[in-house]
Amino acid sequence: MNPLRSKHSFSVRVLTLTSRIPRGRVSTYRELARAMGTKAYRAVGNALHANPHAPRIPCHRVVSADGRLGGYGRGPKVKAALLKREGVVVRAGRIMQFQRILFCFPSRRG
DNA sequence: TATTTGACCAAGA
DNA sequence: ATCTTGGCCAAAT
Repeated sequence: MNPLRSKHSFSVRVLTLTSRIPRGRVSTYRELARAMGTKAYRAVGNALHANPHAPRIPCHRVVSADGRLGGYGRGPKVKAALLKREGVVVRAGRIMQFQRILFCFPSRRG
């Protein structure tokens, strides 16, 4: 199935896309929204907040559009630790080498 | 049905 | 650089 444009609920599309972010990379709330063809940045954050229940979904890899860490249900310390475990360095609340490790979703087809 | 609430964002001051 | 403001939109009230 394709989470872009699909008839799934908004939150399922968000979670599906999030699950595709590779280890050691990050994406952003804005990028997820863009991949789905919407500007619902805040709703993307809400969907991730409501659904961290699935350890299957690496929601710690979704950060703010400006390279800041962004939110996390269990706190920014935990989010930073999970990222560090994958080789992503967070210093002073910012993702190091942000542009370099930023993962963007293919815009059309796959 | 209407209002409120956010793990957001961009532009101003 | 930090803070405020207005805008965004799905979900939960």
